[in-house]
Amino acid sequence: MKDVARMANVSIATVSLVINDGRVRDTTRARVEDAIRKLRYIPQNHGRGLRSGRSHAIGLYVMNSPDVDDLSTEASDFWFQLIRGVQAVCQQNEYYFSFESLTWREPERLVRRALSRLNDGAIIVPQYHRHYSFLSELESFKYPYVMYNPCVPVGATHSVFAMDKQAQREMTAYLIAKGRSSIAFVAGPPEHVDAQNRYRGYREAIAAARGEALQEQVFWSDFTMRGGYEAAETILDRGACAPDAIACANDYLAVGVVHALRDRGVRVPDDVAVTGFGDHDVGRSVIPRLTTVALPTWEIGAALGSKLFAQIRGVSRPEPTRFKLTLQIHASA
Amino acid sequence: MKDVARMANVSIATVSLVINDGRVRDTTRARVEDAIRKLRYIPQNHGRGLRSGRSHAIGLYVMNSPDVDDLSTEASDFWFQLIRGVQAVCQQNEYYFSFESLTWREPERLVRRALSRLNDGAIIVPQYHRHYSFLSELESFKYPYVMYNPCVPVGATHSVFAMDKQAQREMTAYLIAKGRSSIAFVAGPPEHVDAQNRYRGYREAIAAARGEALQEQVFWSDFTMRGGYEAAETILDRGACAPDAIACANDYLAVGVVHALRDRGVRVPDDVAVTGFGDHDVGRSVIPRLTTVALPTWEIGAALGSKLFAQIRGVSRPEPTRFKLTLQIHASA
DNA sequence: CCGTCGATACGAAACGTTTCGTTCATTGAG
DNA sequence: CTCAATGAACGAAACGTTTCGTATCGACGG
Repeated sequence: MKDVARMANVSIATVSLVINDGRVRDTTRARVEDAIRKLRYIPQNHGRGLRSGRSHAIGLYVMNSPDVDDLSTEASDFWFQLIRGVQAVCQQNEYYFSFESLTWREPERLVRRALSRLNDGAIIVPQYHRHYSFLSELESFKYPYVMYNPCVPVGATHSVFAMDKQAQREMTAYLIAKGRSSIAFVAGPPEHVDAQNRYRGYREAIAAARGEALQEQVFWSDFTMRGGYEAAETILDRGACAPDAIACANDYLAVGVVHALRDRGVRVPDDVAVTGFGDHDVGRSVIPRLTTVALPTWEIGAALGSKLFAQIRGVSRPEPTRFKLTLQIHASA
Repeated sequence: MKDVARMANVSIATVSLVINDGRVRDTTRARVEDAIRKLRYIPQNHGRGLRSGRSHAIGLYVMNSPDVDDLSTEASDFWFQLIRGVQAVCQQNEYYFSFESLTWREPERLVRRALSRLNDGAIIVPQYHRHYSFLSELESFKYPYVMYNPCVPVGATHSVFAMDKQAQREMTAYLIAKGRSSIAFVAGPPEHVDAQNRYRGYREAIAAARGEALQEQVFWSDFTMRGGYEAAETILDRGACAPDAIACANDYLAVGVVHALRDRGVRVPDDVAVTGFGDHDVGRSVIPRLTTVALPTWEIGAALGSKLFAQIRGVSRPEPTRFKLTLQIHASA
């Protein structure tokens, strides 16, 4: 920067003005820009950050499984689309983007990242119901953050919701309306935030239709195809009261269920209807194509980003952001 | 930091030593650590970076489509696993990780990021054959970088290969060995690096078997299910010389092909065998399950990371890293 | 008892920016 | 012609670390 200043016969203060679109006479600006080009000068990130207190970066943090960092199992679709959505907003705002997943043993890592000013803000995606006490620390430093489907109370300024519960309720109601009279539900991991929300939706729908003598039948599993396959086997092996519909908390589960049914010679959807959740690629390739709930993952990512930037800019309004999800009716139910 | 020093009755230099595991007497260290805890002191990233010249972060850059930033189409599996692999290595090395995708209009963005010391090194994933002249700029600054399946000559220190060509050759040979006598190939976008490599493998296998009167039949497409579906329709509509096998450069394509064949009443694999590439989730859910090539994406990400860290540490050896890919024979071929 | 050496701790200088307050020159109104 | 106001550029301080060279102290061998 000093070199640029010297070559252009100005002070470094002026160089700074040029870089940051300050008020500079056109002729001077031209001279400086010329020098910048000739010397291949590129502003140093750390100098800027140190002085300005901003890093021009935000982070996406996934609060992961209780035990292991198991993100990689089977939800690439979701995560990658989410990332892309956030990233798009970052690009617009000329911000950098970083991604990290934490196990619940180390939530304070997030606080460290935040308070070391590595990022100007954080997007937090909780996966499991665990201790989120560290949030109060962020709050006390007025650190900007937003949370996706928060499982603890955080202000409207900080939260983006997808209406999983309502969608699963609608899906279940749809099955009932189609005349299915015994509907099982294959849920994800018991402590998983999304699994719980979806389960609640199923439950509400069943309860609302109790007049029709519907029974709640829940099978907790994980979010994998294998999990779905095994759950379906369990369901079939119970013998007596076999269901005529199986709703799943996730497309992967649903695909597993479809496979299990096929292997047992059960016809889908004639004998048993199957529904998924998420509208992931995996459900598009199975036959019959999966009836599912579309999750606008990219848009959710973008919303999280926008909301965070609003906070960073200090123009945030306490409006909750909610995504209404829509059913995607295809062949499997 | 000043406050910590004052509270512990030491100089800030000593505090720095404590933080960075320097030589400090145990009693002093204890006092300082106490003060750090009490004051909730967290080292500021920008100060460190400015002084030390390191950012403790690396970046993953995808050199994207010629025109648009189209990563989001249908390869979440690949990208996310790659990210996870890189990330795992970062975690081990206490490095941060950032992810960005660039269109070919702005390769200099990468150079800017690099030379602004935002990252200590870059992992570059080229997607299309375009101008990579900016690499020389990185080289001239001795900036650490590694490239996945480089489509331009870069030293062994900088490259990690997956042996796509060889794998596709083997897969094609497998089809021939199974008695298939007319094998079509549905490739990806013509300028796509992976599509080209896989196409070359197919081509070599066909050429090697020319004695058996095999003909090359290539159909360029994109990497989507829809693309595969349409390609299959084209192939069937040609009438006369219908192939008895269709190899695809990608699982998504292959799934599309399977669907198209099914819709036309063609049996897989009895009438036509179908193979994919990548071993993505999408190929596991289709029936018959896809015969494909396993791509150890996570491991590739990890290798890229390790190799980059070796460079950053200055202990890099000019050994090329190559991943041999293995066929996953399932039901579709 | 003296000189040397190792172990600790310190002071101060740098790293590369941004920004505040100030100076200087130019313009326009009275 | 003078004075105030406006615009452009500058100087210097500050941001929070790390690191180099130096100082202090106790121990140890001669």
